[in-house]
Order: sequence, then structure tokens, then C-alpha cells
Amino acid sequence: MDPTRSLDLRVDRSSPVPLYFQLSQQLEAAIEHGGLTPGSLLGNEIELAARLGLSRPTVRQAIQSLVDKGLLVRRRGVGTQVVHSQVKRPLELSSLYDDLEAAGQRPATKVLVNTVLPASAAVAVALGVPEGGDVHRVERLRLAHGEPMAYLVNHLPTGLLDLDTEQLEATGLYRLMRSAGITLHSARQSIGARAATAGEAERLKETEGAPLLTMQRTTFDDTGRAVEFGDHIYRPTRYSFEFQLLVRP
Amino acid sequence: MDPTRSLDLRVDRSSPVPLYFQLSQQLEAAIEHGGLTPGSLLGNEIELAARLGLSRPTVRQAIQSLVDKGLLVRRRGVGTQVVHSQVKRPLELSSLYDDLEAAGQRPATKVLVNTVLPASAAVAVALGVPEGGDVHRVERLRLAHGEPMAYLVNHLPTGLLDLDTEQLEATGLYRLMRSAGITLHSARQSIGARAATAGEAERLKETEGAPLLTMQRTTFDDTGRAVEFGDHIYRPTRYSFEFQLLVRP
DNA sequence: AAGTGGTCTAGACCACCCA
DNA sequence: GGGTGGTCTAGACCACTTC
Repeated sequence: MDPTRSLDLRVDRSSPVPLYFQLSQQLEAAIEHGGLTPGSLLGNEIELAARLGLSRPTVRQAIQSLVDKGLLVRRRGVGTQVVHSQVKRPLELSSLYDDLEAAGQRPATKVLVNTVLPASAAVAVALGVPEGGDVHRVERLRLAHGEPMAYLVNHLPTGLLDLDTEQLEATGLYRLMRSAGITLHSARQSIGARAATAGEAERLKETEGAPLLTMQRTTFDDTGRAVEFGDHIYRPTRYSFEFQLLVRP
Repeated sequence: MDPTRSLDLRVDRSSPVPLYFQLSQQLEAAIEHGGLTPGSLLGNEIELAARLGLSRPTVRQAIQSLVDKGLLVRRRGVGTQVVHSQVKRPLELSSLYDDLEAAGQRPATKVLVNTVLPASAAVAVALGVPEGGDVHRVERLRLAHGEPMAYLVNHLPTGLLDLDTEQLEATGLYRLMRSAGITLHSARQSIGARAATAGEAERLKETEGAPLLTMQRTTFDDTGRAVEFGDHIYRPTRYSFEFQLLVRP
């Protein structure tokens, strides 16, 4: 019992890293690497706090962060248990570029359009800018192994970001935004499907009428400004949306 | 400044509802109803705590829960701000039934198959049960306004739940599971698209080759057991997946 | 320099679960 | 009844932002 006993947990009080974070990282690593097996009960919080020389609230904060990630479950009167695996990561604001890179696909991007033009009505509504005002428009073709995977149309407000075509081909849009100091906060997404038009079919090497996976997304920064509106189509034989959801308690 | 001053916040110490929760509910209601407008800065935590007769950690817990919901943003050295709207709810483990009901569509369900049979290899892997062992299989057609919207195939382990056909037609599977005492914890989803087969087209009143939206989902309870595996197809002209994502800080 | 949130402590009592 | 997590207090010091 109390598998944390054999874990060599320790905190460094001279580190600038918060104590609760040091602890949660070590517990997460132990869960990842098998030191804490699924289903096992952690020892109680008070004893754990005493062993580490921490206060109980600090230990609770560490444990709570792992509960929020779905790695641990607490039951009153019972204890804290490691979730029976299969749970990996909750959904993040995913970037196709990052997804492909994580899958070892070495994505390539062709920037087809990179311009500034007047906002259409739909774009103006999505971004919260005046209709007819200037917005960036970027059209990109994303390829993996030389095969087209997705056709990405994005609109962005002007003045937020330099949209350099070379950078757009070297990385993803989200990384560009983050490195420009934009703090992404939330996004509203809609995923659907429809038949390819003749033009879409040609760009994606599909046939007219072939099923396409579609996504529309508006992304907001932490002040609530819309910073990006995307209208994307994917070849469903090459791409699907995979994600993990946590039920909020 | 400090718009919380005009808000008539109060807590009831005789209530069994936690104080931090009482406070977070009142703040959330104020955000919802316009008492706290987007962008406005809440007064500082210490003063708020003093005004309510609470300790600072309790007030922080209330505020933190709204930060987790994406309604507030904290900035060190600055203060706590109401997010500029447009943010509504983060993604939840959605039930098609609930989604339709929320949209005022009064969904109808036809149970086409409700049986127990040996698990196929794919079902066995998804549910973590032995191949060839007994599992429930449920096939349902979901309709709105008399039009078919989705064809739902679900497999469940036996022994968890009574699957009564009448109840399945009156409500959603998730509600049945919850009322059977199952605590849903997480789900792994995959959303894609493909062309309809002849059989699928007939069931959904589409034509062969028409684009379909597909979802596969495995749902886990809080012990990590797989409690449900679903393989669903949707008519993309009638249904799309809409959701809000929060970026984890 | 002043004000904010971020972290941390050392206690306390309660509600719930299980034997 | 004994042990668990859930809630709560009244302080303290620090890091960061803004002026």
C-alpha cells in the first residue's frame, strides 16, 4: 500500500519552480513510467505532505492538477487512485502542422495566396471587424509525403502579426501567433462534411463529389479578440480528428 | 471601478453549498446577465474576501473555477478580467440526444437492434473484453422532425446496465448510464468522413456515395473501464459537431 | 513604490465511505 | 469508528505589472 513510498519524491525549495508543480510533475512522470500503476491508491494527503515537508494545501494543489488532467480520481472516504490508463491527453487547440509533425510526417506547406483584402460579410462577423475593412487572407495547401492533405483558408485581422510567406511555409500559423506574443485562449469549432466541388477536387487530387471533412474555426486571444478565422477542408482518407474528452465533474 | 461592488454578493453560511461555489455561481450569473461586462476588472481578491467575510483562499477558489471555465482571465500585477464574451461553454461529452433536445428538436429514436452477441475483434479491443465474449449491441436510428439524422451503433459490456428498448427510445444512452450509477470520466473520439454505402444510404435517405460524417467513440468511467463503444454516422446536411475549446495555460 | 495575483503554511471541522 | 477527501481560516512572503 501507498505506492508513493517507493518513489523517491523530493522537492527543491531553492528552485523557482513552485513546489506543487514540482510534485505534480514527479507524480505524472511516475504514472507515465509505471512507478504508479493504474488503479493503485496513493497514500493519504496528510501523510504525503508530512513526508515531503509540505503543507496539505500544497500537496492538494499538486494532486488536483493531475485530477484536472484526468490522470487521477479522488473519492471521498476512499482515497486517490490512478486512472486505469487509456486516458492520454485532453483535447488541445490542435494545429494540423503540429499534428502531422507529431505523427512523424514532416508536413510541407504551399502558400497559394497571402494578401490583404476587404473583409466579406462572413469574415467580418467572425472576426468582429467592419465589413469591407482590411483583413489578411491566406490560402495554403498542406501536404504530407507529397500528397495533398488539406486546403486551408484563413483570415486574420491586420496589425496583429507579420504574415511572412516563408515563415508560413516553415511552420504553422499558431506557432507564428504565439511567437508574436499572442496568448491564445479559446476557439469555437465546427466540424462537418460535404461533397467536393470541381475546384476543390482538383486542388486535393480528389474527384468531384468526393466526401470532404470540413472545419471552421474562430480563435480568440485572452482578451476575447478574434485573432483568426479558418475555413479548412481535409481529405478524409488522409486525416481525421482524434481527441480525448474529459467529463467535468 | 470594481464592478463587483454593485452586485449584492452574499453567501449563506447555513447552506450546505460550499461558500466558494455560492460565490462562483453568483459571479457566473452576473457575467451571464450583464452585471459584469466583458473586459471589466474585478476588484482585488483580498478586498472582495473582506467584503463577503470570507478568507482569500476561498475567494480564490471561486475565481479559479471561473478561470477554468474560460469566463475570467487573471493577470499577475494587473487583476482579474471578464473575458470578452463570445466564449460560451467548453466542450462536453456530448450526447446527440441532448444536443437535439437543446436545439428544441424533440428527437425521436428507433431502436433497430438490441441484442447480446459475441464481441468482434474490433469491439473486444475497444472495450477491453475477450474476443467472442458477450457484449450488448444496440443499433438506433435518430430522427428529428421525422427525418433521419444519424445511424448509431453501440457496443457495451454486459452486466453494467439494463438496456431496455423502451427507455432507449425515450432518452439517450448517456442518461441511461448515468442513472445506472456509472460515472463517466473521459472519452476518446475520432471524427471523420466517408462516402455512404448503399445500405447506409437507404437507412438515412441519402444516395449511395453521398458524404457522411462519422464518429467513433470509446467512453470510460472513472475507474478506467471502457463502458461504451460507439460507431456513428451522421447526415452532414443535418448535423455537424460544434464545440468550444479552451487552451490550457 | 504601490498594487495585483501566485504561492505557501499550520492548523481546523465536516461529509462520506467502509469495515 | 477510523480514515479519507472537501472545505475553510488568517495570516505570510514573493513575482510581476504599472506608474
